[in-house]
Amino acid sequence: MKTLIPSIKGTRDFYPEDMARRNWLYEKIRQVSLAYGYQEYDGPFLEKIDLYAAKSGEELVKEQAFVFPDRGGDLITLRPELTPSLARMVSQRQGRLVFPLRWWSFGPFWRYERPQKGRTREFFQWNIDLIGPNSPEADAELVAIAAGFFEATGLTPDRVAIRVNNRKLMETQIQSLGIQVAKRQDVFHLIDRRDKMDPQAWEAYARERGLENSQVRGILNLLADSNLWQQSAEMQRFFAALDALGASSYVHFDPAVIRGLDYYTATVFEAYERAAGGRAILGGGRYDNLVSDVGGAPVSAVGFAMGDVMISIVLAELGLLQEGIGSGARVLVTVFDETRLAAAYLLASDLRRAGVNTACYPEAVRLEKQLKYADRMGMRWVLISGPDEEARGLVTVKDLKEHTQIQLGYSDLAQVFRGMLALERAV
RNA sequence: GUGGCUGUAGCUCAAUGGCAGAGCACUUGACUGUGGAUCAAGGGGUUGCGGGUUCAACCCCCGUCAGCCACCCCA
Repeated sequence: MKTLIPSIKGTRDFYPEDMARRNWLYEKIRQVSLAYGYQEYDGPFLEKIDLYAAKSGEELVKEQAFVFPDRGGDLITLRPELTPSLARMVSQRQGRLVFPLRWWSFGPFWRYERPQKGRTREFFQWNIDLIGPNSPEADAELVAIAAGFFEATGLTPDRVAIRVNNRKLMETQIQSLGIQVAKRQDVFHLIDRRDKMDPQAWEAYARERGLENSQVRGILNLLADSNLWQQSAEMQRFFAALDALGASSYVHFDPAVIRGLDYYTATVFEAYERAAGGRAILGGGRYDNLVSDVGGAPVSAVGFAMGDVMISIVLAELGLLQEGIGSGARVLVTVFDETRLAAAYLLASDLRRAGVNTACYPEAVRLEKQLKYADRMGMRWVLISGPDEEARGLVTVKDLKEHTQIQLGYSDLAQVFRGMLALERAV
């Protein structure tokens, strides 16, 4: 006990209260995903490194993936993202699957990064994708799902927002400024960095990239134009669909949203906390080369990913994350003394068989201690049976919340508890 | 990978280079069959680890480890 082996850097221990929060988050994600008709799936947690080399950015695989050789010498990767596995799964059954696919997943991922606020090395991520159709309406559906999730967790539009842009729109605009196609990635990168640098440094950086003053000014004008979306028929359809889906209050057009990832091809979006310095909560967009990158026929897809760490921080700061989860049971059977241990276990067992989650104190210690235990574990009812109760065939039922206690006949207990638990759930 | 801050009781934190403390929690009792409240007593520490300076180090210096935060990056 003297030398504790520390946990791996960037991992988290999930104590029961943490696990309760994680499950709560999972449940919200699940409800929203199912509401839109999405099916849950998952891929392996381990993949060959080649799967990522085919598609992901270099940084992700070379710098940030956990990679190790297996006993046969193959390089194995703890999955840093799900999309390549998804691409393979779709590709393998491309002829058999019924499109459009609506798939979602929530599972662990690993990235070898320096931990900081909102970032760990082991985290959970919600992935959700609509695969097959290539339409602005499909894009709107994914954004509406993100908005629906926020709504379900109590995050109102004044706290979080989703900004949307379209890379094709931006490409057209950039071209009309007389910037060659070859510099497109540079310009995207430039736009992405706009609010991370001070204006002068940004302009100097732009000129280093070979942009003329007029072009830099042109880009700045684009970024200031909140009506730019009206020049894109796709974006007009997108916002019309979003309106129909009832998600508009969370969403606005923002020409500065580009997303770092190279594989996005059209719509891109990200959700962020409105508070000062609010970081990105989720991000996604349309990517058209999903399956062809792993060797299948081209399929278009739109989707997003949300890590559990940042959203949990945001929810916790606003007091929206479920707190104070106690024992799984609401009922504790106390043990009056050594001679009544078996009787207590029998009582608890009978209640369980009747469908009431029940814990029994496992040793005959002072009643005071058992009551305190129930209280601290968040159990509401305590059953006591000593000589007095036994003589009359009754059991004392103490309600720790209401500070009341009554005596019931042994055979009535199960039914009464089912009623009380149902009543409690209804409240 | 770069930089900053912090490591003291189970927890949150004090302590001019001079006896290592408080609150909460825990144990026991006031109260031999009843939780949260009150009171009293008690148990608890290699001050992250290793070295150095000093008569004397939680305090100063060097190293190291860990945590947090920012940069980088963001699938």
